[in-house]
Amino acid sequence: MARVRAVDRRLFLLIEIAARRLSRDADQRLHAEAGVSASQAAVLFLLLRRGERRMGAIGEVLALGAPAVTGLVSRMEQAGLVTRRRDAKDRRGALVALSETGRLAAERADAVLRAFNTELDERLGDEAADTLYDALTRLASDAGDPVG
Amino acid sequence: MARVRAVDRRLFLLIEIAARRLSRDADQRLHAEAGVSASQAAVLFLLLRRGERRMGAIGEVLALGAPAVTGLVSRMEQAGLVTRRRDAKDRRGALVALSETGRLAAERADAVLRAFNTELDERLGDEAADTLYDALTRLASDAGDPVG
DNA sequence: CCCGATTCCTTCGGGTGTGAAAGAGTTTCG
DNA sequence: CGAAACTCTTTCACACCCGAAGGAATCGGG
Repeated sequence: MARVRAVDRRLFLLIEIAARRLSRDADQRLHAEAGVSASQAAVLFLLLRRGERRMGAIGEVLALGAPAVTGLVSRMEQAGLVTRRRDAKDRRGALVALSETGRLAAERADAVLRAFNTELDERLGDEAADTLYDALTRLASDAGDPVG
Repeated sequence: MARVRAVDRRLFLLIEIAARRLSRDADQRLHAEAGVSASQAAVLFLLLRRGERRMGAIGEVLALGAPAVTGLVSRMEQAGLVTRRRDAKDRRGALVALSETGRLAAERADAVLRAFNTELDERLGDEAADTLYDALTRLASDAGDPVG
C-alpha cells in the first residue's frame, strides 16, 4: 500500500504522484497492446480527431514545449506512425499527419485507454470522476485565465 | 487559452496535461526561490518530516522506481542537499539524510509550495479542492487496493 | 524594396523517468 | 555450514521533458 500522507496537502505533489502511477500503468498496457507510449498515443488521438496539425498546435493542446514536440514527432516518424512535411503556405511550419500504420495504432490505443478510463471511473465513482474531470480541466487550462 | 477538449474524456491524459502545466510553473518558482527542482523538493519534504530514510522508502512514498531515486539522490548529494551513507544494520541499504543546506532549502521550498497550493485552492474553490484531493489520493494509492 | 522584429522549428545541454540486468548483502533451508 | 533465493541499490540504454540559443521563413514599417 502506498503512503501519500507524507506530502500532505501539497496538491501539486499529489498530482505528480498520481500522474506517475497512472502513466506507468497506462504506458505498459499501451506498449503491450498498441506498441506506442502514452505520449505518442496523445499525439495519435489528436491527429485522428482533428487531422493534420502543425508542431506548435500539437504542443499547445498537450501542454508541451516546442523541443518536446520535435523529439516526440521525430521518434514517431521514425516508427512510421506519422509523416512530417513542410507547410507549403508557410514554409516555417511543419505539418504532421497520421500514416496508415499510425491510424491503426491510434485505434488500438483508443480501445486500451477507453478500457483504462472505464476502470478509473469505476474506482472513483461517477460523481468524483466528474468533479475530478472538471477540476483538472480547469488546471489544464492556462493559469490565470478562466476557462471561458 | 489552452484547448483540452481534444483529449476529451481520457482522464489519464488530462491528468498528465494538468500535471505538466503545474510542474512547469512550480518548478520555475522553486528554482528561483529555493534553488531546487520539484522532484528534489518532494524528497526534501519527506526527509524534513520523517527524518533519515532509505532509498526504497523514498521511492515508495513518491511512486518512483529505484533507478529514479538513485539518480535524484545522487544529484542532490552532489548539490550538498543530502548525505548518503550505508545502513550499518543492513549494509545493502543506503540511508539518506538532510544536510544543513538541505534543511534550509526545504524550508524555503515549503514556503513556495504553500503559497502555490493556496493559489490552486482559490482557483478551484474549497469544495472542488477537497474532492480533487480525495480522488487523487485514491489514484495515488496502489491500483486495486483500497486506501484503507 | 529592404531591414529589423517576429514566428516556427530545431539543436544543445541537462534533469527526470522507465525496464532490464548486474552487483552486493542478507536470509533461508537442506 | 553453504548454496540458493531474496532484497536493495546501482548501472545501462533509452524515452521524455525543459530553458536557452540558433537558423530559416514571414511580416511590417520605413
